[in-house]
Amino acid sequence: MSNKEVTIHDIAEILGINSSTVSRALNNSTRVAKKTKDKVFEKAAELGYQRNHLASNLRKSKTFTLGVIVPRISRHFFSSAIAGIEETAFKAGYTVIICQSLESLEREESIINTLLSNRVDGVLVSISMETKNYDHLQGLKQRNIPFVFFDRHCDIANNSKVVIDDFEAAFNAVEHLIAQKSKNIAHFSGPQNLEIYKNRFKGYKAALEKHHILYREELVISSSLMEKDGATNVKKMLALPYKVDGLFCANDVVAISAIQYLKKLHIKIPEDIAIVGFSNESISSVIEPALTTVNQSGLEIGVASTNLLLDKISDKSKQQTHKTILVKTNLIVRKSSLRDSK
Amino acid sequence: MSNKEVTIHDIAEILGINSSTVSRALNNSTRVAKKTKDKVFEKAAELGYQRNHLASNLRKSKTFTLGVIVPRISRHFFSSAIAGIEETAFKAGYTVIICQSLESLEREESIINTLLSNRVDGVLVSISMETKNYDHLQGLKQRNIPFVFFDRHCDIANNSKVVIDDFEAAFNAVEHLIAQKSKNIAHFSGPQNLEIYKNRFKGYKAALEKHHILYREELVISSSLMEKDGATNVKKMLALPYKVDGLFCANDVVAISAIQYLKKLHIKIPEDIAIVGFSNESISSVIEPALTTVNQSGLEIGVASTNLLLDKISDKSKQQTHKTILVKTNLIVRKSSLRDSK
DNA sequence: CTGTTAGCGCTTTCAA
DNA sequence: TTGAAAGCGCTAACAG
Repeated sequence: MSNKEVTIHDIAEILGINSSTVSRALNNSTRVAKKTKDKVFEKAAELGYQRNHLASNLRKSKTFTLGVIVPRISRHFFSSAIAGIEETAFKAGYTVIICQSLESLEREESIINTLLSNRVDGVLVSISMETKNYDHLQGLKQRNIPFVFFDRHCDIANNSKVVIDDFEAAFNAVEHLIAQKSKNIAHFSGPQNLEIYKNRFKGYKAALEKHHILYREELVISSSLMEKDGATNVKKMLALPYKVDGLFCANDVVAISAIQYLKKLHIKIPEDIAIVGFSNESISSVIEPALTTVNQSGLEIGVASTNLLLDKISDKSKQQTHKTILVKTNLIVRKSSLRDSK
Repeated sequence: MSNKEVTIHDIAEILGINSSTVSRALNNSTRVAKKTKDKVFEKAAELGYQRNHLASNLRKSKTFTLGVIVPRISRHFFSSAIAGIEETAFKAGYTVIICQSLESLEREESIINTLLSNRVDGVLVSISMETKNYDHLQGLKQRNIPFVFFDRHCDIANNSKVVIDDFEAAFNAVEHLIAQKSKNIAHFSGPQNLEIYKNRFKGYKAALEKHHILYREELVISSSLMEKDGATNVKKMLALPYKVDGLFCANDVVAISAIQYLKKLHIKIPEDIAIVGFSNESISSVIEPALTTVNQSGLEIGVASTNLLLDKISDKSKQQTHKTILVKTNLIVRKSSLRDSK
């Protein structure tokens, strides 16, 4: 019932030494005798001492806490990114506060306030689709709290980010469709305030150009890439006065829901229409063998962005250097996603 | 560059009052004049004051932090549970430390230590498959830190948990197969140290009994229900000297990988074999229309278990009462998962 | 190598 | 209704 936690003072008193010596010992300072250190560790273990991080952090005015903002935890890409973040942070002695913006700018702002009052040492953020105004992020900057974007970023000045090479990935994806003899290639595109969707669009366009295929505006169908958009987009696509035989989707959610809808209409994939989309290998192979995917590893991006952030945190004194890490991707092509070319 | 955070002392000094008055005002104490309160709030807003939770929590020896232990963040069930937990905790002013055991007992133990030294106010835990020894959980109990199990639990005395009604769910699932004229119904089962898999097994058995179908031990194939187990289990099942025409899977991962493998062998679902498995509706409808699913809502369980935990935290003074919340499920049957009964 | 001392920012008695 | 003062548990100067 009596639940006093053991403190360094308790240990000090029992051992007849000063609490600061205990503190030093526990922190493995070189300025303490091996013998004392041993005694301290032994006693600490015996009493079941656990450092009180609150007190320690208050003193050091450092929280060893990172904030993470994602649109939605349950999206597979983000949950695997979080797994990578958590893993990397944990190893470095950091804990992580995870928040979801649910694609709302308002929530994103309120989250940043919460993170500020939790005195996080740094922030990882993948911005919401709604975010077109970046004042709240400037707030972080003013308070000198390092942050890095991962995946979804925006083009405010001087920031660090970890993103996949969207332009190249999209370019390769569309070339893959062209190699499969697609002539009229549609693109289910996302909000153009997000750099990633902008770049995916640019890659799409560039691939068409390279192969002297006419770019047609009406083939680019924009949406917020949710599950509901699959069917809607497909309808728009089928309403075009010519036959679309290739489709490049800017994310997995819309790709999969589009495929479901196409199947319902008995449109054959990839015979009638070949499809390539961004996705996580692990999930897409299970979900939809007919989908060629740009392999998008959340885990890898999570790890890389956390490492970058931790670097920035320990580098705070120096002039901040801003880095962009481009994660390269590759296409996962399954047999079932290939047209018979006989 | 100078980054002194604003403190209550700063506000006090400017206003020519004492910092404890500021503290009381900011905490909306009744024992402070309305006029002073207004002045304080105004000044606080003006200076961009943000309460330092570290200091506040140290003083109150409360962290407003919950620990969450799940086997793997990126599993959809858990990521949606986390979404629910995060949401509920956030609203109540709590933050959440999320840790993954990766199905390892050793990691689970070390996580508990980390959570202890972070002085979490409570813990939500879904135990790993490897966990057969509960000493580390007893440690929480000794320190008087409330915890509740969600989904995966074990039968140590006096604990609270939020779980779906596994027995009933399994029973209904198997009855559904029987209604579809399955005679030889296999069960891909999980580790029997976990109550949920035990209960799912019991439900399976009970449904067979009710319908006077002989229970055969060899139809129950146990594994750790990973992706790799799908194919292995199917092979074992096909090696039986009679034809299996129904399959009840204890989780979605194994169900989906089994389905993929069956398809590869050109075995038809549900014509040759009808399948039902536990899963999340949202994902399974997209993934595998041939799968009838026991709808398992992570979000709902996350919310319920967090509420229960928060109750326990504020009730700490009273005798702890231990509660089991049973979340009811329903079957999601899609047309494509039904045998033609003509 | 060890002890003394001060204080991180806040809350909370106890007095006034 | 407000102020003074103590202290949560730890770390970091500084002195010895």
